[in-house]
Amino acid sequence: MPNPDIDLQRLDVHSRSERKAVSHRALLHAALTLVGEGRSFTSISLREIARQAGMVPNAFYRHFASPENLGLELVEEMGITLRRLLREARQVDPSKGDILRRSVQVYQQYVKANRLVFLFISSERSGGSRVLRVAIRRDVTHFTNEMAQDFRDLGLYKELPTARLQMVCGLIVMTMLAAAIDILDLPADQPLLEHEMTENFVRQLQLILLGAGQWREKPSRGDLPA
Amino acid sequence: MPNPDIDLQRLDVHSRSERKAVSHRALLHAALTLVGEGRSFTSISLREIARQAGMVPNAFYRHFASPENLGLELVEEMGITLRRLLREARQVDPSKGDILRRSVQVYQQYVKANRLVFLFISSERSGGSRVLRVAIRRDVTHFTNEMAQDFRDLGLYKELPTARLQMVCGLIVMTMLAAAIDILDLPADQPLLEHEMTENFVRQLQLILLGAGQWREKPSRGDLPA
DNA sequence: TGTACATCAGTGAACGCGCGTTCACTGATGTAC
DNA sequence: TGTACATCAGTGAACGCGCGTTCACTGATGTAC
Repeated sequence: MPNPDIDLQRLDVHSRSERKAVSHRALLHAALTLVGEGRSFTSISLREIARQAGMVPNAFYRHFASPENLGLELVEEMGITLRRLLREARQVDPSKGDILRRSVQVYQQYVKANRLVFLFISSERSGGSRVLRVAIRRDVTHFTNEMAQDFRDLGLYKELPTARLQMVCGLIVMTMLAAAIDILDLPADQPLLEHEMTENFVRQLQLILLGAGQWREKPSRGDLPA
Repeated sequence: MPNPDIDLQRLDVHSRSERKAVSHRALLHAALTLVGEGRSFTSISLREIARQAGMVPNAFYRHFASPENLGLELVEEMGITLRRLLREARQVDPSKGDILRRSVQVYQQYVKANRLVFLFISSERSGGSRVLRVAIRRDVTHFTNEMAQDFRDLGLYKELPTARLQMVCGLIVMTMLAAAIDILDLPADQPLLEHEMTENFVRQLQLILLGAGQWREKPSRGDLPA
C-alpha cells in the first residue's frame, strides 16, 4: 500500500522503482531531519526514522540492512555536498582581490544552506560508529586532496612540496569544519556575533596561509621565536 | 550491602562516606571503561554503567541524577587532566632547543596515558548531548586561554595583541585535539606510521607558529600569495 | 490487445529484550544519650 | 561505656515502554504469452 504521507499521484510517480526511490529518499531525509532536531545520528532508532518517514518500522528493511547503512549513504551525500562546495568556491573571481574573505562568505552561505548535512558531519566525524567515522574521514581526506589540487591549478604555493601543501589544506579543512559548528550554533538574532565569528575565521585562515607562504622545507629548528 | 567486586576491607574503607566515594568513582570509571570499548558516552545506558561498576541499576541514583550528570563530572575530570598537561608542558626546558618537538612528545605520552579521558573528549566534543558539548567547549576555551597566558609569561609573541594570541592558541588546541584522535586510533604495531604522524603534527604546529611569528595586525589584504 | 502469474514495497501483529524508574526493604554505619 | 534510634548506600522485584526483528499478508505494478 502506498505511503499516504507522500502524494505519489501528484508527483506522477507510478512505477514501482520510482515509488521505491521516493521512499528511499524519504528515509534519508527523515534521518537528517531528526539530526536537525539536535539528535546525534547514532542515537536515533530505526523505528524513529521509519515513523518520521511515515512508514511502518519493518518497511525500513526494504531499503537498508541497518541504520548504519543508511548512515553510509548520508556520508555519500556529504561527499557530493563537499564536491559541490569546491565547485562553488572555484567561481570566486581571483582577480577582484580579498579572495579569502569572499571564499569564507561562500562557505558560510553554503554551510547554512546545507545545515543538516554539516550537522551530520560534525556529530558523526568523531562520535558514534567506527564505520561511519572511517567513511567520513575518507571523504574529508578526498576533499582535502582536491583542494590541494585546486591550489596547484591556480599556481598558488608553487614552492611547497605536495606533502606540505596537503598538510596546509588539512589544516584549512580542519579549521573549516570547526567553523561549521560555530556557524550552525549561532543564535540567529545576533549579527554582531556572526560578524565576530567571521572575522575570527578569516584571521585563522590568514594565519595558516601566511605560515604556508613563509614555509621553507627545513625551517630553523628553534621553532619558537623569542 | 557492600559491593563484592570491590574489596572494601582491603582498602581499609569503613566509613559510610568513604565507601560512597569509592562507589562514586567506580561508576565514573565504569563509564570511561565503556567509552574505552569504543562506545560513545551518549549511547551508554544507566544500567550498563551500573552493571560495569558491579551495582544494581537503581543504586546509580544514589550518586547521580542521570547519566548526563555523570558525564558532567567526567568533563570536570577532563578539565583537571588538561590542567595537569599544561603543568607538565611547562617542565619542558626551553633552553635545550627543539621545544616544539619535545612538547609534542610530552603531549603524545600524555594522551596515551590518559587514553580514556581523551576518547571521551573526542567523541562528546561535537556529538551527543548539548549540555556536555557546551561544558566541554567551556573547559577547552579555558585551556586555550591558559596556554595563551603561558606564552605571555614566556615572553613569546610579545608583538601579538591578546585577541590574536588567543586565536593562535585556539588553532593550536584544535590541532592538538585532532591529533589526539590520530594518536588513539594508531595501530600499536606500526612504529613507522606513528613516526609519520608525529612529524605531520610537528609540521602543522610549526606552520601555525611560523604564521603567528609573521603576523602583522593588518596584513596585506591580497591574502593569497601568487 | 487481454489474461494469468510473478514480483515486491509496504502492512499489521506479535515476539522477546533491555531500558529507566518506582517501591518497600535491609543492614551496616553514625549519633545522641 | 553501652544502648536505642536515625541515616542511607545498596538490594530485589516489579512496572510499563520502545526497541529490533520475524512472520504471513496484501494489493498495486510488472511481465510473459
